Amino acid sequence: MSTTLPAERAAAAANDLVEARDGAATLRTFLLQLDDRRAPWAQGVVDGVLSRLSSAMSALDVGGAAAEGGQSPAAGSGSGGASRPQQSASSSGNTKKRSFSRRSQRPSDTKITDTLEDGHVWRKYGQKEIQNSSYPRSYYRCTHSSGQGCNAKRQVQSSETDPSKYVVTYYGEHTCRDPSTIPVVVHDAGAAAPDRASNLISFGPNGASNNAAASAGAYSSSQYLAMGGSTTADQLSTSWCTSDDMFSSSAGSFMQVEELIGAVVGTAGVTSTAMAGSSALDRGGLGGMASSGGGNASFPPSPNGLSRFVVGSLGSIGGDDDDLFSMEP
DNA sequence: GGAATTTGACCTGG
DNA sequence: CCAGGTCAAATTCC
Repeated sequence: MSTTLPAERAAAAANDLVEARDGAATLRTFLLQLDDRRAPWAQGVVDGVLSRLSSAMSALDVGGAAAEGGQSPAAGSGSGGASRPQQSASSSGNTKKRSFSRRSQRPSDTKITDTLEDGHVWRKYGQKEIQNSSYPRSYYRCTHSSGQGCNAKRQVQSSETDPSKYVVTYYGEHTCRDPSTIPVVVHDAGAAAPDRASNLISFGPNGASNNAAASAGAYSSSQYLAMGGSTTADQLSTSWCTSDDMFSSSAGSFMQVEELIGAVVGTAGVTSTAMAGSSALDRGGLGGMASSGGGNASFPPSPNGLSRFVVGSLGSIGGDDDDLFSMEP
């Protein structure tokens, strides 16, 4: 067998798969909120569809981000309001020579999310236009990469299928031990009703004082609140890299995580269309001159501006019910 | 003044 | 050779 599929057809199929999965995930989210007694059955059906899609995708080696795109608006990288003067020749005829170990790490996780916040503090060290991709990819490394030798990295790119979401790929693991980079789980919260997730967010307002950051934080939080509003939040206990043990899960569970996150993200997307829209615009057309502050009018605003923005894992981490993801055997 | 970001150049794997 | 990943100087922001 092994009929060789034309590359473009394969890509198109992959794209379709991704979209189908997104749709199914959204549908699933919707069903979760449904108050119909047939909902569970429908959910089961959708789960089945998702599962099939996942296996099909893994068979085709399709990740969360369907490559394939077309022309590229090409991110208006231009450093926002002040725009950089220029650099002309790099100083004197200085032949930069450096050597660095080429990427050798394997991706450890890929998520689709609509916020760049993940509880860690990242420092952006590069951005690159990617072939076949409409959006540039941003490269981040843990802020403690130099200080504590933490080698965690991540790549962030806008989703092809839904530009208001980000495809975040994590590499390496966090070896740093800084309070600001360790996800805080605020899960007990005593008597707080689960449908009020406000207690899942904790800001450390010491210093976050830039406009862009502030507004960004605002929308992030509202998103989380929105997500918390539904039971899906319970399933969002994602694979935070706590320390030594990273998310070395099987591809299978990866898919599941991704699906569920997709589902939850879908909800958030619905509830916070305003933000999604503006963010998309910001990147696409209005291009950065709008938000002066922050200093990053280009692609994904770095979360660093948020200083100590700590996001707790949504949902019940401590519970045994995260077997949904079966992250650990 | 220090920290973070931007961005062109450099380097490497496929 | 090309695309993608990283470096590091310049610049901006707080």
